Amino acid sequence: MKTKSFSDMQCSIARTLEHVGSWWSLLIIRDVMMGAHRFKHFEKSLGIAKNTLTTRLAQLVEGGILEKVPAADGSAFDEYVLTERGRELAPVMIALSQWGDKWVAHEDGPSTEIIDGTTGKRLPRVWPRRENGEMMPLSEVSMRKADHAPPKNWAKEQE
Amino acid sequence: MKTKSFSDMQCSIARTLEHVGSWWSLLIIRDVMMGAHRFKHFEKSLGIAKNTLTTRLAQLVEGGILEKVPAADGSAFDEYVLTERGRELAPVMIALSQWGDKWVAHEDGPSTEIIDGTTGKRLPRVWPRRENGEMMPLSEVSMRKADHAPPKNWAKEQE
DNA sequence: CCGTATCCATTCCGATACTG
DNA sequence: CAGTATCGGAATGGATACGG
Repeated sequence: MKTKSFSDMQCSIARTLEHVGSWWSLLIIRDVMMGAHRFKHFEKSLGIAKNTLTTRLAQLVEGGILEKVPAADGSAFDEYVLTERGRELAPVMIALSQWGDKWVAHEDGPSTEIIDGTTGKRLPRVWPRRENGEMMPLSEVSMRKADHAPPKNWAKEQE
Repeated sequence: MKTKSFSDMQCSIARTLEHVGSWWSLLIIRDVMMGAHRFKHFEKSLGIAKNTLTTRLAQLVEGGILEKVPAADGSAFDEYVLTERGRELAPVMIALSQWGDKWVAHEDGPSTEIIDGTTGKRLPRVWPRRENGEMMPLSEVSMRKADHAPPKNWAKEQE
């Protein structure tokens, strides 16, 4: 993302990474998804330096992930809200969160809950699924180069 | 991830980010998921410096994402394969890839396909779903602090 | 309150040369 | 082939002071 740009890579993963920019970006997006919209809030919540925060916010705005809008409460200052592009990062954020919950959870338990607002219950895992909505085993998921004929299975081992 | 460690944060997203380490890590994981297992392959595929690659691989092994196993083809050198932990990063990788395909695709189209190995068709989007497997609108997904009572909806705006 | 401007420390990364 | 050792440059991020 720095000396060598990922944006000229064709891979969508690399391009997304380029776009998102840095770990701070993801944490800011997380905060916005949880209802934070103000510079002050990010600064306090993340313990990030002002200038760094400024840079990251500007990059997210430039990348069309966030946008500045007039404050809802009538404050003279703008607020940062997610664009549609930004909101659609939710699957990424949820997947990161759920992986962390399962594999590297804090001893006090996870601090963030992701729930279905209509039922109040925790969301099932974000996971590859078939057309009918059924979860599939990872062994049946295949990533391959688009122009290569032979599908290559990965995650062959199952547990 | 550097001067200030994310691992003491309680948030699972931050903890996952800490664990994965850097963008290079994600791209290495992508390559492994696509069937690459050797130092040489990563080096050529990513255009990464040897020492950097060494560092990233060691970190991924230490973090339990990858492990070194004797080469399947009888080569004297070990290969890098995903652990279960590592394989379960698939939802994250797929979500990143699909977001990139939709929002920042390369003009020549995406270079990576993610398909159902049993049908050969592209996977539906990795997306938050209800218990019955039905996709839900992001407006109904709520992220909140675990110890806070009032669920806070985000992504209120719809289009 | 929301930044901007400096300055500085740390880290990351690439290039290169070298080893088993 | 798969690293290790060393170097230098670039980017990141923190601290602080200042301005609108």
